Amino acid sequence: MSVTTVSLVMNDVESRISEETRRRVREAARAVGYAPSSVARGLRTQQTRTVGLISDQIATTPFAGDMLAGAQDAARENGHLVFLIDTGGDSTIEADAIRALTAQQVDALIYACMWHQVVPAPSGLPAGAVFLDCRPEGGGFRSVVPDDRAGGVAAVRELVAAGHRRIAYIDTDDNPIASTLRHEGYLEVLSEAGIPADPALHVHGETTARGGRAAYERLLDLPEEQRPTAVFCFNDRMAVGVYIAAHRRGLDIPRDLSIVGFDDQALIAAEQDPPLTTIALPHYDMGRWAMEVALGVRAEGDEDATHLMECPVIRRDSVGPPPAQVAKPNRRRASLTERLPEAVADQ
Amino acid sequence: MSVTTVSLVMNDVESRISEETRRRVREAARAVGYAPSSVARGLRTQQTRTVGLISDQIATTPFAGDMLAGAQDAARENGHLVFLIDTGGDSTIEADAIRALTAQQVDALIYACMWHQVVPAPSGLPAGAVFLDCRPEGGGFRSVVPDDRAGGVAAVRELVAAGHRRIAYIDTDDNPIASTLRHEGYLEVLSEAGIPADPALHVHGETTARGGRAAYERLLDLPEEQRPTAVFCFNDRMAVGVYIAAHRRGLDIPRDLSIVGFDDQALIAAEQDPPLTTIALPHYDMGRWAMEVALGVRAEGDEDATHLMECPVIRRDSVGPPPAQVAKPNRRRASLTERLPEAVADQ
DNA sequence: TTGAAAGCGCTAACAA
DNA sequence: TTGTTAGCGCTTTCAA
Repeated sequence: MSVTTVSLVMNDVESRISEETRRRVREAARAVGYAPSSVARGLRTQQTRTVGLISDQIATTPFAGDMLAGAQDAARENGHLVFLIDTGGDSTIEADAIRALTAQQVDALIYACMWHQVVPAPSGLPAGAVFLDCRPEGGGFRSVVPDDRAGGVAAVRELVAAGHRRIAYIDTDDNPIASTLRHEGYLEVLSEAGIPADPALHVHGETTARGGRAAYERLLDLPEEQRPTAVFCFNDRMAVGVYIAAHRRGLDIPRDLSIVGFDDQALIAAEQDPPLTTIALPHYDMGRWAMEVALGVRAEGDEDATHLMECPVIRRDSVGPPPAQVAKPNRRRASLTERLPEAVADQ
Repeated sequence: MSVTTVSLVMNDVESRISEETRRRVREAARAVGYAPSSVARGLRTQQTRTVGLISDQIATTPFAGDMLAGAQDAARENGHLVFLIDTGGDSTIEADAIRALTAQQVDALIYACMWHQVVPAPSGLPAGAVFLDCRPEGGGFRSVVPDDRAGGVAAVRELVAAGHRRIAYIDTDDNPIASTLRHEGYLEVLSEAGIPADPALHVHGETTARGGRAAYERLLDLPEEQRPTAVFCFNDRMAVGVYIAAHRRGLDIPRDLSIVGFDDQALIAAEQDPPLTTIALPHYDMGRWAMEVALGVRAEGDEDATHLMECPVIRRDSVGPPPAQVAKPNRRRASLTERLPEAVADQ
């Protein structure tokens, strides 16, 4: 039983080695509790079967744990371990992380952000790194981000399909890339449905419940006939603010107001009253995609392409037909059977 | 410039080596882009400066990212990298993880859970592993968990201090360890305040908004004079359900009802209307503690001790004095000035 | 079908 | 103050 023999059987190399010897080696290994050292193997083969995942904060926010899950699962399935480094956005830590990971001779590197943005590529980042939920300024790396535009389209289509024509977009300035894309989707659906875009229905706020609430309250100040019967919110947190404002005004969701959010944020969207219809961010799939291309198990033709990941709509109970149109200031509440034909006719 | 020389200067070893040589070595290294290989160093020294962190799901839930942050920060400060493995609770994956990490010769190992529980220690776990947010069945390892009992005490004291005497505990069966401990804290405060514990005020539900809502609605069915003026909820999600039920009944928080939650869950507690007073789970500190004792930089006397981490109270706006006591069935709403003296007298 | 030996890049004991 | 060398545990080529 030479080292060679042991190495061969531990690595399940076919060729030579008799069945008898294999058995003996395995048994001996079990008896001694022997397991090959990945470190020595890494030194010899120059492949460590490890991947570095550098992120600004994804590991430490309630937001995108799914990205990690996707990346991890893909790594595990391919026999890799992942080093996780959260930099908290500190570029010194980031540079250290890249150095440390390079010294560890990781086989691949993923650079992740908490939300869809364009970032300057950190210097020292090895070619072949992949960007997750962000794109490198000026390109040069592969990246995967959510298809926010299509998500916006899907969201507003839900509303149009339910019969709404006065649909507001509660936007934000806090996230330029995503908000612009979602807005484009919103405008596209309006235009394909022949609904003129009313600038008064495009309001902004910060991405918090408070921000969403303030924005919706501005909408409520509009004259009745201009007031939206539905709102598409930049995200679920803002949608929560809309719920609060609506409830305070005695509005029922979805009878008086329909809402679609974005993000499908855990513990938020599903727990509203009524549960919020929203667009999910495909964090798990993005994480998986990034890991698979980083590991080279998913062939991506272009060395410098951005992959757009679909955002599925999650239908819950915050969307219904618009309330019956009543010209009088004291609007009466129409029953469902009264409203339905109208809503359908509206489409 | 021999390898020794280079090694010595790269590792900042004092002794010998002239300033001149150091400079030359550094310059050459920079020129070639040389960095020592952690893998080779690991092989030679048998110390990899890496730590494994195995968890059931902490990395992939919106819950306890802070534990990761704490662990990571501590690891980084001590020059270590962390391997993160989420097992999703699958014990096969868990066993593989332990094997893989052992083969990687990690210097330390942390075993983490998503919430305070007692778990069977996985076999193969190296001695010296530390348990994070869980305790090993039968001991044998160091562990750190939140001090749920003291948290319960702090929560109920907030309510008693505000003048409440009919305080409900909305409990759950989903989390035996934490719920029992928090309940003990609740009973302790009641008894120290001379308030008899009313079994009717101890209700149960599942740990969701829906569960909290159902539980509180049962409380609302109680005869007026028995109804609680304040509730302590097992967690923030359940507290959200209480908000919903209360608002539906036209109850104002905190005028008609005071609430204290638990967890200080991001994006939930602070975004309620009004913001929820709650008890924070010290995830960051626990993560840090676990990493520091795993790395041996924090001396912990006992090899087999459980460290209890304090849960701070986060005061927001869901606690106020109880409404004025009115005997009549149609209770009138007392003004603040009317209520205040009574509340104080009540204490 | 098996074993001997070189060498991955480093550290540390020893020699100069 | 600097250099030489053995050896960490493995894989892989070559020889037996």
